[in-house]
Amino acid sequence: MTDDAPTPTDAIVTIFKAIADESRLKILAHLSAEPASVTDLAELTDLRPPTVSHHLSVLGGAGLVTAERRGTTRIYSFLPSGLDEARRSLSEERGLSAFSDDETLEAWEQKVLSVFLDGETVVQIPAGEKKRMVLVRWIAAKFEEGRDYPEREVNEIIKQHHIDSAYFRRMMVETGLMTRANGVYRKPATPGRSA
Amino acid sequence: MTDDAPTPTDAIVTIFKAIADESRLKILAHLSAEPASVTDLAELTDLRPPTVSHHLSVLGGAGLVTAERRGTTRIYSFLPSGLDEARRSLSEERGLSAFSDDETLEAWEQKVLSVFLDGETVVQIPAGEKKRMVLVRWIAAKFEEGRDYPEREVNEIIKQHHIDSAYFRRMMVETGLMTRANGVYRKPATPGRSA
DNA sequence: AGCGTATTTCGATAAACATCTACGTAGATA
DNA sequence: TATCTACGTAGATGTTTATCGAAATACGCT
Repeated sequence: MTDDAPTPTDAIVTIFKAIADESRLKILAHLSAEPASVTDLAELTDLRPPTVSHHLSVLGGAGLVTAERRGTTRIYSFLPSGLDEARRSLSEERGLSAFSDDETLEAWEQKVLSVFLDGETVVQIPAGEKKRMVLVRWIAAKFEEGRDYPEREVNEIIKQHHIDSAYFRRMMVETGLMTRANGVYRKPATPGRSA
Repeated sequence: MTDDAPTPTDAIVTIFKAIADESRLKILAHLSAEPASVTDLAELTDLRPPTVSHHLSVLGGAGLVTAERRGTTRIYSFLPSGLDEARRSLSEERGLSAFSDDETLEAWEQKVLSVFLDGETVVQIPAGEKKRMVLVRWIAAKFEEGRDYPEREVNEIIKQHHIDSAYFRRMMVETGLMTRANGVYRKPATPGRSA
């Protein structure tokens, strides 16, 4: 599988690249006021028609404008819906996280595990928060979902991998990987981790 | 007045340029999940630390991240408020129009007038919609605001500048530059054209 | 058919940029 | 004090890109 497939991430980057230019922003501003031809925009923006044509091509590639033939001229119009995706990326809390490549992230986590694990034993707790969490999640994977564990059993399982059972027990509860009710621990069902 | 002052438009363009890069989007994604150091981000993004440092500098210049010294390392954090301006530019209906430079626009209108006017006479009606509207507005400027004009007088005034009084009369009414009630014409007060 | 106008395409150029390696700097620790 | 580690800076390099003039294309009009 090559990497030249147009991913949704690419689409967003294309849109941002398209509007990250002063000339194109001016063009979009004029078009958002009313449709216009290339020569109109050239005079409005103080650019030569070929330059405007190029910018309109970029904007069109990002899905931000459309063209309609009107005799020999072409009337370009602004497509507000083209910005929807960009808005979502900036607005949603989860919008940006779409760009963290799960592939390299998984590879990185494997690397962290290979460094701090010796077989099934945690040989050292990393200093970085992100790296620590990789270990905590690895420990949490040793538990079954939806099953009740008394604290004694939780400690036993953790101690198979590291001496400080209290640390990992606390981390799992703090981060929601484990829940505690009436002294009984339980690993909730994963909401939607694996795609 | 030179043009090297940091205008609000520049700030927006800077922000868009900052997020219009896949590596920086990945970095922002990780930072939006949790603060991280340069080396952490370097491993996560599969880039060398100097490259990450450069990107963080760009993001910092756009007001999207902050750094906090933690011993020898620096913990970078995502600044969600840095995206507020960008969101506004994309969301508001009037957001994009902020980029249309009124200065060059006025100059362009003067140029259009100089081409299609001979003194006080319209020598030709331009083909482009935008250019036509410049002429229509110029004609409309010959009327006083808030005064009643019978159709006969409207035609007289227009004919001082162009023969086809019906065309300009209709255009002015269609575009709201003039209102017609009971056969009487009136130019409403300008809502907020001149800054 | 032939001409004029609007647009795109082509080729060139100069600037911006992402990325790297090599080096410099500043805290922390022994 | 010496050393180690994390970070930034400087310089180099290859790529992208914004812009232009010149030429090609498409369309309408006479």
